[in-house]
Amino acid sequence: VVEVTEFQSTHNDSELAYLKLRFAECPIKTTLGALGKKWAMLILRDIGIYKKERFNRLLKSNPGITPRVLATRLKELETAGLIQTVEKRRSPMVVRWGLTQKGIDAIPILMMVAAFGSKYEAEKLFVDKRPRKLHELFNRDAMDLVRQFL
Amino acid sequence: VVEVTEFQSTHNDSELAYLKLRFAECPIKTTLGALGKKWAMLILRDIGIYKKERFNRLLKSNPGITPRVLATRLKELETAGLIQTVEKRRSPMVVRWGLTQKGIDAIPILMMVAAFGSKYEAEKLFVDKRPRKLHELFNRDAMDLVRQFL
DNA sequence: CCGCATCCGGTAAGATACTG
DNA sequence: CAGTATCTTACCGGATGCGG
Repeated sequence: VVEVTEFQSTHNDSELAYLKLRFAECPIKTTLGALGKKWAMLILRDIGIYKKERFNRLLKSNPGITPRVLATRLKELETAGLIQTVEKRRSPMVVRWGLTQKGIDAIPILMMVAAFGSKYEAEKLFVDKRPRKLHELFNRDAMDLVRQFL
Repeated sequence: VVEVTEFQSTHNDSELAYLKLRFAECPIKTTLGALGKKWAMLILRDIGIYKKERFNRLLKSNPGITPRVLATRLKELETAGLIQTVEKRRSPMVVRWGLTQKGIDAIPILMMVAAFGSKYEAEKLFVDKRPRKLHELFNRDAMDLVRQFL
């Protein structure tokens, strides 16, 4: 199935499913560094999709999260290059957060999570209990974000 | 508990980006219950993609994880309906884990994580430093899993 | 008010040894 | 081989406080 020699394979390729080749280093593990932590994807969702751009709005949007954890996650996501401060003022002190291009490109991950959820939690999510496809949930801009990866 | 039509919004829809409608309950948050925990997606990747189906192989595949945490995650993923034991013997004791249909449907989430990673970590992942598209990384079966959600 | 920092109790994760 | 038992450590959740 795989003839690509440029990728080191530590294992037998016959044991692979779905994957055409092996990575030198697993992109899933790498990506999950900042994004895999608790609340991180929800914060990204809030900033990117729900447009909750301010600290206290993010707090209210996620019942259970504490200011301490939120501040930590925001810094981690900023360090990972997924979000950035779009505005910073004082009196009144206002900090607005926005997605970077890299953060925007992470949206398809959230979309797939939503697609999966909409298949298996449809009775909770929709009154008619009918699972939705991605194009029913997200607009054209979002679908284009997905298509760039296909 | 909450009677919400699918288009009813607790917020201003003008504040939405990408999303066509609001959910009664956020599918991202719901889905991230079992899948969002530390190591969970990596375990799913190992079982579903790398075909590491046994306890000790999963242990070795994830440097840093302890048997205690692995056992916990396996039970959580099993309870969430994403994995199941495909075989269970004694003398010698052998347990093999496999994805359920629900677990297979979660693969596109991992694929999108990989796609994102392959765009932003290409220099680490590929010797020619060229980002790959999903169809270059995953085979037809995997692409079909994605397409069912589009 | 808003964006954090501090302190503290609880829970989840890490290290190691051990058992059916 | 596939997990437990036990102990330690790191992180999270909740309340409160403080500077701007």
